[in-house]
Amino acid sequence: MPPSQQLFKGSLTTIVLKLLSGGGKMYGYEITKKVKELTNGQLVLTEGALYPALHKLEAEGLVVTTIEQVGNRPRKYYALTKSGKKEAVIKLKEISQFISEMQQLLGLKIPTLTIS
Amino acid sequence: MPPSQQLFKGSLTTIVLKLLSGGGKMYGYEITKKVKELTNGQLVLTEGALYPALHKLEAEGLVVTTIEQVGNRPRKYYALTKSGKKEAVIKLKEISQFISEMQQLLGLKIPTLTIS
DNA sequence: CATGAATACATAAGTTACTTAGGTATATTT
DNA sequence: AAATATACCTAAGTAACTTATGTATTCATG
Repeated sequence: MPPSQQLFKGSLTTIVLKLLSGGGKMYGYEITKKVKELTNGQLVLTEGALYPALHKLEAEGLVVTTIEQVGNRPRKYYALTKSGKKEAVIKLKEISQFISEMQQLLGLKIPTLTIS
Repeated sequence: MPPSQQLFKGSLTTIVLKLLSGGGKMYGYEITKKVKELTNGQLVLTEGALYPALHKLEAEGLVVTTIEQVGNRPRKYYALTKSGKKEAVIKLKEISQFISEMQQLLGLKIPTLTIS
């Protein structure tokens, strides 16, 4: 496991919700490819992690699935439900704030200019 | 559990190493207070998570401890070893890069200007 | 045309980093 | 005197992963 993968914990669901909040439906394998592409191969979302996560999102009612046959092979598309869209917004806000806190804590952020 | 705590996974060790890389020694309880202070109470590092993490860092040789008696109560100070200092730099680089990737992936970041 | 790589789904066992829930004792505040 | 803060600790449970494996179809390559 590359070390950066360790930091992934907790953010996989948010990534999926974000990608689906583009409006279009996506299928699992496509999501793994998209993440790899968007991060220039630096973040790899394994299928063993993704599929259970997608199933959990479905069980929670945040996504719905539709199966399409492509050639002879089934493709399972995922799309956000109404509550999935809401959750996507919430999760994005949360991770955004968390990142901000981490940057502050770790001194990775230029402090805001304040007049005192 | 506040939801933002969920995103903590994997970054606790990095936070500890960063705080200790200021040069001075710190004790466990002090670290929890410092994190709370630096994030305005938004990130709470529980003792149940911290102490085992500190013990692990010690077992790995990244920190050494010295015990001081304050009044009648023992205080266990942690300080980075040489390899601890190296690891701190590595971990900080990793998390910094990870944050960057996440921002890119989640569209939280203004893309770098490129001439094409 | 066969062999391997890519596409596309899935699950199951194991690991790890946490959370939750305690426990002990001293020091300070009200 | 009682409550809160300081200061350490551990143990059981959980959730989110990793690793490994399985199945089947489609595409590319020599």
